[in-house]
Amino acid sequence: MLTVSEISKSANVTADSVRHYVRIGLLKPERNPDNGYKLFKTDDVKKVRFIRQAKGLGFKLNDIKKIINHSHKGESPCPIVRKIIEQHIEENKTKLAELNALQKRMENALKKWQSMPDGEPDGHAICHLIESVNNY
Amino acid sequence: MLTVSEISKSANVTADSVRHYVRIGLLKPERNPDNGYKLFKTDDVKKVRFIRQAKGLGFKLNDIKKIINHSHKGESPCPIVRKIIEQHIEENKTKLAELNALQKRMENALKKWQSMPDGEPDGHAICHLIESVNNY
DNA sequence: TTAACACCTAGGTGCGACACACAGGTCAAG
DNA sequence: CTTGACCTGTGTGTCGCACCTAGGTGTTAA
Ligand SMILES: [Zn+2]
Ligand SMILES: [Zn+2]
Ligand SMILES: [Zn+2]
Ligand SMILES: [Zn+2]
Repeated sequence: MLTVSEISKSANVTADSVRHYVRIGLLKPERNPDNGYKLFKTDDVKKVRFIRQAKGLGFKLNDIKKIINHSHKGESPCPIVRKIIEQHIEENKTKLAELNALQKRMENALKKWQSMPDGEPDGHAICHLIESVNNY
Repeated sequence: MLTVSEISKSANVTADSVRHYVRIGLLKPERNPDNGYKLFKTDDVKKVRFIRQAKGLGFKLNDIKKIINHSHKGESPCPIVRKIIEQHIEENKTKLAELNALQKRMENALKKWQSMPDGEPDGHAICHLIESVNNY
């Protein structure tokens, strides 16, 4: 049986992450009746490693919870795993497009501002730099 | 004097956004003593439009609060505006690199999984698909 | 008059994945 | 016995809203 700090070192994550996984129900350690400390099984180390592996592939903790639950019930989680990653690929495309567009807006603004002097507040504008930029 | 819904329509944002800006201190409406309703000045419409403009350039509400405070004190916010956007440009570069790497990991995984069958839970793995992927 | 109805309000909570803070417990060394 | 390093569980903060609840407002129709 492992304490929080022991499992966190074994799985190479922070103790806070382990506590977080407990709080959201991904891990369900027993408790030491003497002091209330969490007590993990050695198999939980594998579980935490699985969580990190899945997170590295873009799975959210909520996704991972579903996957583990499926597996726990004896059902294959593979179909939803494929489905979820396909969704994430699409979502990530959208996010990338947005961030690329934002990057261009920011760079264009900074470039434009190079030829503009700092303005002093004059009561009818908050910042002329920002207000000078075309809306999107 | 404008109510929440009136200012939200004028500035083309949701009423919840307006309430949020009030909660974090970006807007400080008066109150109708009869019913406690928020009452905005017509100038607040410009302020909300400024907020949206700044947000479109990647400024966080906290940044915007500082900018408005500077302007309110009669100091030019322009220097910090330039500084903040430069930081955001750098941060966004990092984030874009991360998301591009994630996208590749996800696409590689999905491709690899095309030639792998769904697995049934067998007690020593949660999902073979996920576990088969190389760690980063 | 009053009842129905659409629309509005303020303030509380939820989201995601932790990091940090806090008050206190544990354990070995001196 | 005390000091100190290290550990614990739980509460709160992050960000930008969206959603919910319980109730108020205002116009209309019976
Ligand atoms: Zn699987
Ligand atoms: Zn001016
Ligand atoms: Zn400025
Ligand atoms: Zn197997």
